[in-house]
Amino acid sequence: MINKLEMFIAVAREGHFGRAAESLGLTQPTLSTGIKQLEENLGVQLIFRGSRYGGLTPEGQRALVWARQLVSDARTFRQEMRTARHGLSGIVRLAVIPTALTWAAHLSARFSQNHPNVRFTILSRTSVEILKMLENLEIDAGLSYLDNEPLGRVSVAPLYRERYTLVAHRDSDLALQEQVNWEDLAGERICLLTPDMQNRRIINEAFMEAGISPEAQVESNSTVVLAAHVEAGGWVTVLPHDMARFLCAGKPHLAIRPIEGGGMDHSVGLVAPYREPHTPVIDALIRETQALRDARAR
Amino acid sequence: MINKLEMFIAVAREGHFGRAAESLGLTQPTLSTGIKQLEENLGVQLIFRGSRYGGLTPEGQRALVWARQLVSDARTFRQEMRTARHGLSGIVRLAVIPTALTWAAHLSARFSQNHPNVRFTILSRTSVEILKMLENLEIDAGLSYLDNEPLGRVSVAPLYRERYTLVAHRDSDLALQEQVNWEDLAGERICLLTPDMQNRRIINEAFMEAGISPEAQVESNSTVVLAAHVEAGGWVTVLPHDMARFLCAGKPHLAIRPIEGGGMDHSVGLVAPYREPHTPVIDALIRETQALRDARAR
DNA sequence: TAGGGGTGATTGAATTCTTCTATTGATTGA
DNA sequence: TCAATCAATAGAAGAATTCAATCACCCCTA
Repeated sequence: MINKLEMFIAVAREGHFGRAAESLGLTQPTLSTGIKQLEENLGVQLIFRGSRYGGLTPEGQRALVWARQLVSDARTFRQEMRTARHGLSGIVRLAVIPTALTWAAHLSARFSQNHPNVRFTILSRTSVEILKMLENLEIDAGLSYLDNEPLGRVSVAPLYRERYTLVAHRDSDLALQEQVNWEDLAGERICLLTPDMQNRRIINEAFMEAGISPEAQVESNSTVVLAAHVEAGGWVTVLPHDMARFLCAGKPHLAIRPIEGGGMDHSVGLVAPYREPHTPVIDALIRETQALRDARAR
Repeated sequence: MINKLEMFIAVAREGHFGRAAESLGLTQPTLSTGIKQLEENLGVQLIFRGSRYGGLTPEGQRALVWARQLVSDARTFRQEMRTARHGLSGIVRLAVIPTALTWAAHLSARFSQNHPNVRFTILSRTSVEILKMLENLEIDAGLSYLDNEPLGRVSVAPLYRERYTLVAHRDSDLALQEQVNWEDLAGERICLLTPDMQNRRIINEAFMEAGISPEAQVESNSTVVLAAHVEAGGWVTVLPHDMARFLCAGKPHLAIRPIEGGGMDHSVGLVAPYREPHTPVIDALIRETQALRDARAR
């Protein structure tokens, strides 16, 4: 039953029998019959399909909610039982927005010290993707924006608030200013994250509020690319403070300046599936996140 | 997985492998290996057992909670899917305190009119048993006291408040009084429900408050027995109003008198496992219960 | 209209799981 | 010590799952 539900979730996620099967390490016929059996077992058609995937039936939509709950509970159950044996162990799958990757490192480092048997898989993803992956049980938790995005049924633990920082070449005009405002960025050759990232949308908003509309000449989904461009010369970028500090360390050509003004106040933190009670691992993650915030807030 | 969990729940409930197997329609070896596989699968021992059942391990206690949740969700899921096909159908298992049996009849009658494909199994049980059966998923809902008993995680829908009524032979002294108080029952030959029933405990409390301590000469777990004794002559009993009316209808020898005084105010209603969302059947049951209360409250 | 790529269903054989009957081994009570 | 009780184990029959291979269908293009 549970494994059939996992098949169903995979098909709903991939929208494709073959890929869903692959993602589960099964062959396509196995998955095909699995879905068919599930449908027969429940007595309802879950998936429209002629010669190809045609989306979920209304009953399928409803079933997907239950399937997620059951599969998620079953996993949590298993994990809790394993914890009873080995203490915290296993793999934590974490998806993180690019600008929070340094914090992910702090978090996992701290966590690993206290729970050495837990391993991490950390993916860089957009905040939207993170929510989708949480829903599909592809990750155990995420580091993402806690506001703006419509968070579903999730538990959150705030970690820090973003402060935006200009990163520019040391010789540039902007780097010589003691204080930088959003307005000063008008006319600059700027490189930014791609627009599918919420960070970029936040920055766009800040530009709008400042009454300017600079066009990004270089877009990337990686902060490393942004910093590398600035170091190559001629470009500036905007990054959250910690990420800017991290990327500019040891690079004497780069200067960072806090950007004044702009009433932005975006909180970033841990996002995990809502459940009562949490898995032991998620519980520990939430505690470590809070501890990390407190340690940094000193 | 799910069926193994059902086995586990059954063993925890019965405290005996053989009986648990029987209750599931399996043989004892099947259940034995099922439990073993579950333990291997989870990697923890769930049940102490040498040559016989020895209770749950601490991990087993915890696992039982998860098992109940998972099995319950799986059933709800199936039921909801079936409802999508056939509308409300299937069997509703209801356990009811003896004094509320007439209300159970009203409820199921009303329900059946609106949902003719639903069948009922109605058991007479004590309020304690009802809670236990709810926990063990042996029933879908109960009619029981909503106060006093420590209700766990359940949804409730109040139905009525008990008013206590004296049932006596028409020729008895008490039947001649226009008004009866608890005190008047001192010295009567009285028959009551057995002390494991909450109704009996409530009545005992009323006696205490009234400063009397009549001893029940006949005890039964059936209200029919009580009424029959009163009709046979020489006994009186105390029953909730509706039950008294029902049992005395067409019996000219029996008289009923409301008992005045006694600040008792015990609410009876539907008790169902707490879940978000409810099964369609439970949802409908709650609605019908409310409708029935409103209809009677006119 | 014939062919090709892509997609899910079907088939049949090998494997694994499940369940049963029969029995054993251990413990308890008389 | 003997009989009864209870759970575990063995072995066989049956059911299920899985996979490779293939089919059937649809859509697109030439």
